[in-house]
Amino acid sequence: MPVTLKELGARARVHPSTVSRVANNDPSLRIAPLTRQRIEALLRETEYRPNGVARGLKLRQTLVLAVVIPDITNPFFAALFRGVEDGASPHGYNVLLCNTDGSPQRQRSHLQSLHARRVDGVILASSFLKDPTVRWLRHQRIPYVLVNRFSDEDHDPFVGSDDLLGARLATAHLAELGHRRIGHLAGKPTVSTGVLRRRGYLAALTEHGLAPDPRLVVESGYTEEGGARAAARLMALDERPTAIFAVTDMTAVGAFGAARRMGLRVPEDMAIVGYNDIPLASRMMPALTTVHVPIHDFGSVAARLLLDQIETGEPSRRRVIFNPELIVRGSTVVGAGSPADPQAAPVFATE
Amino acid sequence: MPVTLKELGARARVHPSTVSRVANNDPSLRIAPLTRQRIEALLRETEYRPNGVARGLKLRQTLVLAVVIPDITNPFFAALFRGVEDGASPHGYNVLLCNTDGSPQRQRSHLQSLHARRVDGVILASSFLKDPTVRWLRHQRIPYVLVNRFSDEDHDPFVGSDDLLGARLATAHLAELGHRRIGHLAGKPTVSTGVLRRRGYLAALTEHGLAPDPRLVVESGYTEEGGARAAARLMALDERPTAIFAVTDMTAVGAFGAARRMGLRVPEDMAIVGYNDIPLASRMMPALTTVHVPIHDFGSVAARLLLDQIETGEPSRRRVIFNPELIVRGSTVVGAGSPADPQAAPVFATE
DNA sequence: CTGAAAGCGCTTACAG
DNA sequence: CTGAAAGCGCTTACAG
Repeated sequence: MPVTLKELGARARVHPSTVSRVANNDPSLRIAPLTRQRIEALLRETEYRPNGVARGLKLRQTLVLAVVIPDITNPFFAALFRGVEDGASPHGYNVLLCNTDGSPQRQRSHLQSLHARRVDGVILASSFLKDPTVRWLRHQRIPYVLVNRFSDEDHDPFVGSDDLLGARLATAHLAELGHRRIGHLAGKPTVSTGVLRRRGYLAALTEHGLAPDPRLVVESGYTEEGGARAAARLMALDERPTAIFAVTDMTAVGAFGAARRMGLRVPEDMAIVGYNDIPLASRMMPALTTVHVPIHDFGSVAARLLLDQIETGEPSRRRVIFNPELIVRGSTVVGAGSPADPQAAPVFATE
Repeated sequence: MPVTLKELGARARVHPSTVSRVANNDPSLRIAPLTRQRIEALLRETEYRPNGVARGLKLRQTLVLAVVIPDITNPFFAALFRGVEDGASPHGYNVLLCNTDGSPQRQRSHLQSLHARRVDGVILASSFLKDPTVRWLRHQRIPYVLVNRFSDEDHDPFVGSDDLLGARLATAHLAELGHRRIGHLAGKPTVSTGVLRRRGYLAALTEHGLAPDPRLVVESGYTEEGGARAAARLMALDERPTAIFAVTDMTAVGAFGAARRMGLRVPEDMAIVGYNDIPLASRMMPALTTVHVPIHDFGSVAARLLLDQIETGEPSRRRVIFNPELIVRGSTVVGAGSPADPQAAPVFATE
């Protein structure tokens, strides 16, 4: 059992509260220098560290944040989490990680558990449009920040990219390469990224004088498997598209696999663009043209927005929207970018 | 502010302790049925959930575990974490994630912070041989389990693979393909996986009548960058090796890049074997021959060993060692395995 | 059978 | 200036 203030007080022959004041460097404390020295020596000798649970109960702050995401094995969320930890850890916070696998039920039950634990704040990267869980967070006055996906356009603190613009850039790139039939692997209509990236795709088509064709839009969700299935459907069309904009890099990876199995070459027979620029994107063969967003910054900025709210005690509606940037690689232009370029390739840390 | 037992007691006109007993379904509680109903209705109406911090202080258990790893953006650790969460979450635990970037100082400071928070247990995947932090965990009687790397062969509960065997399988495979000069990208001498995999490599050479050549062993650490650098050194030798066994998949990925830059074809000019079988391995071009270990199971089994200790209150020395399995793919045998085979490829979850 | 009290370990406003 | 007390919200052994 770790040492307590009570024991320390007994050993130093002072009241526990005095030990507490010395340990916390209370500036209003006047105390005989010798006594102070005695206590400080004891503190050092026993490596005293206050019980965080007791402290949390008294101070009503746990110094714990939580990150709620669909799945940490998706590299997008791993990078996002690192951003959060790197932003929060220097301020003394530890971070809980909760995977929902995209299930609203699991999201809900995680949030309730986090609330019962009195985490100081939540970063939510798995929210839906009009998400009742988000309303619940607001109602409970739990500090939170949404990342990547928003729930209500104007009501929540949010960090993400301009999905509409990013999708337009991606689709315009394909149109400018001369593609007339451009397919879209679409996200879900219940998720902001799904809606906005689809809208951006349609806008770019119109801007380039291309008539939208409903058959060219297939819902893929956000998984590699879903991407493969949806891409296979596009590729089986009588007049199949010559290019695809995929709602995320992982669905684009699925489309790669589908193309290979159908004997289509990328980019010659089928150009493919993704979204996010996860580490995998730059080292595929051919490397994936995609919309780059600063994933790590999403996390660290979200952490800062959250800590601001915690410190001020005021909820926030600040929105930080990063500009997406198109990265042209070999999946749309033969020879563009260099696969696994040592400069471009991300450095992975130690096993 | 969430509702407390005190308020609930006042509203139901009973003592707070009675509310607590009803909420916790205390079997020894005898109470008038009507009173019970009134309290239960109140509990439901207010969605009462006990304050976990207060509960933790009283019960001396926080229902929080921590996972300490080098870096979650390494897919190996992401899969490991999922295993832990999947194993612990059904038992009511939440899991803190701490990245050390391989720094003993950061590891130390994370552990101290976790101890101050009174986490119920720690899963440590970043330990060193004779790690003072591990000794400290033992000394503080904090329940813990080491994963993947051990610290003292016989003293710690541990989950991992038979690194010696795995390295022998990998190296024997290369020898049996006819390679006479086989290089090794070695881990660190301070890490169990580094030591054992190097030893397995040497053992396999001897078993196949090949004389170990010190110039063919280059320390790479565990990063892609380190792997690229070390591989470049091997490839620049006068009598360069025709095959390489890399201590992990990430270092093997680095070796791929180095080979490409030096104009060497894989596997024709340079066969490469990795270790771990991370998701990336099966979808590289060519796909990576590697030693498969059940990463997710590492995590879930470690969680179970940890929960066992927490429940019994007894420290454990149980060791669970999985059998590694060689997966032959295109990086050693032309055409072997199928890159991005839809069956073999892991499914990534929703964005 | 139920209520009241003690106590988990801490911090801080208050009294002496 | 320092000590003693209250109180954060809970659980449970104990007394009535």
